[in-house]
Amino acid sequence: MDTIVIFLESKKVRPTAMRLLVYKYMAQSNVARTLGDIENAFAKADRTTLYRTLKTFEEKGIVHQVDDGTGTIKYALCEAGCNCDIGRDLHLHFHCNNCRETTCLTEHKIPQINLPDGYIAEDMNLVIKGICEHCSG
Amino acid sequence: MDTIVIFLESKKVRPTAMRLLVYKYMAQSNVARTLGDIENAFAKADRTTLYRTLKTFEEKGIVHQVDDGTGTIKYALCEAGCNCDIGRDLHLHFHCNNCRETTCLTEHKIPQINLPDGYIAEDMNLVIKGICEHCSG
DNA sequence: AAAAAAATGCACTTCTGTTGCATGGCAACT
DNA sequence: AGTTGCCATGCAACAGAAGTGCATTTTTTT
Repeated sequence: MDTIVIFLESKKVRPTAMRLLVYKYMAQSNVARTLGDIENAFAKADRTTLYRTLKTFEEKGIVHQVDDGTGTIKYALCEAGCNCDIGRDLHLHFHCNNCRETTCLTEHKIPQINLPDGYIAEDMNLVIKGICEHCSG
Repeated sequence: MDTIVIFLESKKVRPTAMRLLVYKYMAQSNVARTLGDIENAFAKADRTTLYRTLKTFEEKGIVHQVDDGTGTIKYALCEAGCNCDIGRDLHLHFHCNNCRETTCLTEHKIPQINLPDGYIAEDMNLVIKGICEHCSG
């Protein structure tokens, strides 16, 4: 528990009770979560608080947004492999068509793409949909 | 005009006035459009009609959805290079951070990605964000 | 012309994301 | 300890897009 407090402080985020809970929830999830997921997990917490908690976490490089094409934004903890701090999160995401969960494949980077003349790439997002290891087994 | 009628009929879509207008609008746009865009273009038309027109077009393989990460679904005409009919739309999309328009790069296919064991790919979506040829010139 | 089928339009709902404002709690300072 | 001020929290309300149900109009078919 203390380690989380220390971690949050190192990111310049005040370790309030709510934030600790949200962080722990994210840490024990190994998939990306929507605001709604978190809302359901903590029935008593206010949506706005959770919303702003995620915003804060995002600004401070604790979580990153995941757009998996489902139409609702998801969030996942930044990890060693994820260079969100640099602003370039180039690992890819996998969305399972069966269990509907989205996982970060932090090891797998997006390959080099060569664009037509005049196009300048600044950021990219690659989502692969299919069956995850859990559901295919 | 007649060519559009014939085309729509070949796709088993009845060529109503509204649908011809929407098709022509999509054809003259060289970028992906949201429902809202179309709504604005035809002030007198009802949103639901346009909504269902796009749904119909999508089902019949006339347009395909584009998810460019802006949070609102866009639509673009299917073209020669686009294999939407097979259910696999593997070309990539470019979203300009300057003019906010999204274009299909039908020529550019998503490269082969090898996934971890147990993951089975069925579909994928790659969006590149940056500056488009118009804005970089 | 009548019946059937399909398209359109209206109203309304839901879901997500977002902001403004009031309140409450913690922290620093006197 | 008391006061001040910042930051977090909670409530309410709004905005935008997606989607549904039903009545009405248009088109096709018989």
